[in-house]
Amino acid sequence: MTPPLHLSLAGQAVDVLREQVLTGEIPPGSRVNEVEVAQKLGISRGPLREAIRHLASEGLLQLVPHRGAFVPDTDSDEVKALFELRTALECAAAELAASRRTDVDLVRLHEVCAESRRDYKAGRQFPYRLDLAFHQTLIDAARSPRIAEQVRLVQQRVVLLRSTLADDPGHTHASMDDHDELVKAIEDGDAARASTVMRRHLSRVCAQMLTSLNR
Amino acid sequence: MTPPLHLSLAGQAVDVLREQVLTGEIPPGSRVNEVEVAQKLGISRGPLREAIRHLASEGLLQLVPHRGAFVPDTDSDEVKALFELRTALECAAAELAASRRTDVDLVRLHEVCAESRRDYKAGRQFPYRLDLAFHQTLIDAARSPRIAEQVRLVQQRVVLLRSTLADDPGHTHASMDDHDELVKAIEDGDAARASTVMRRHLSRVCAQMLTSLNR
DNA sequence: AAACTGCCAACTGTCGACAGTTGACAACGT
DNA sequence: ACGTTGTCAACTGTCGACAGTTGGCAGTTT
Repeated sequence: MTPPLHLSLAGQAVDVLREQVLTGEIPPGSRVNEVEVAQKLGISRGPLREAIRHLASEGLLQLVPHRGAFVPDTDSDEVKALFELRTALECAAAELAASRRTDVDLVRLHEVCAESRRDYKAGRQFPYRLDLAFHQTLIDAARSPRIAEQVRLVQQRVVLLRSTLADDPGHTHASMDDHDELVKAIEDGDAARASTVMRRHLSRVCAQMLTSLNR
Repeated sequence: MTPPLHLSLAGQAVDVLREQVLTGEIPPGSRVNEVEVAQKLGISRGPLREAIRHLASEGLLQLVPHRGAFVPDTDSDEVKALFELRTALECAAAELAASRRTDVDLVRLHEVCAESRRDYKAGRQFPYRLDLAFHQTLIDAARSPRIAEQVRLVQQRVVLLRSTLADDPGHTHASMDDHDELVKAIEDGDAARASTVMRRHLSRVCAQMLTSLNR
């Protein structure tokens, strides 16, 4: 009575596990027991193993031979390396977006920026969800599927760090200003400027993460 | 009599299959039959499945649900997307290398360039192996593990195209000149120039591949 | 003759069980 | 008391078998 309706068991397991890892339900440093989790998900070890390997290839799990899979807890060196990769990818995306964006893209970007400010002024904390949406929208405007794919993976890996990220009003304002400036550069078709702003933005975010890591 | 000496069966299968895919022993477009290949390798389907999924995550195989794994044969759009990613990564690497390179790195880079020219003048064709070695050495000089990892994957994916790449003396000379110029820029610590040269170099290689694809 | 329908073989997806390895604990010797 | 060695439980790595799905082929109908 478990006929694959849409996704294979392995695929479903990937989604469930990814969610649990990203939300911190499975905390960094902890191990994933194959039999235990398989039972909890009501599937066999085979599909679960595939799911684990898949998440490992996304960087959300670390495999240790004969020991199992661990949720990586990230040190500052790892954060730096991660942001070097992210900067390379997103700066390139910003350049491409500046030269390829359509009017629809611009509307979407403005929309996300506006919603971010609305959301923030409504008294909430830093709107992670909309921050992600902004970068996602920008990537789409670049129209480079391979780059988009890699950015998605890196951003996901960064989300894993956010659980320990402290909110800072100054940082939030600076980020939103960066976003606005990025949109302007893209609107003007100024690739060089878009890249520069993106680099500054990401370097700021990286610094913020490094400081909130040493606490 | 098959105790895991160093690598798991899945790991060994990954190496064997990767070799077979990259050399074209398993030609693009063909399917990988799980039971057949498993028998040929003398292992069970479990480890082989893991190997297949792993190679799929590297982009060397494409998975189709309920149909199997296929060696991707690449169209021009895919080539362009691939090179946009590669350009983003390697330009960033070139910049980082320009600011981080040590004297040892410079020696190695010069060494590879010299060997390329020697090899070519010895009457052989375009020295793929040394071309790869050059880019690898450059990446190492950038000292950014995450970027290095991604570059390795993309380059591997590009190698899959080389089987259909025609040799062109003009292209070979231009490439070797590009390499020399890159080393100079890195030696001078000129990040902007390194990035520019790398971009030009890769755009040339990409164009070469596109033309030899339409034939 | 062309299109449709039902059947069939081949293959993937999944499962439960066995074998080998790892890290930890306890017993022993120094 | 400390280091060493032997033992053991837990877990991963691997295997063979079964179930479900897919694409193709033959038979049938219009």
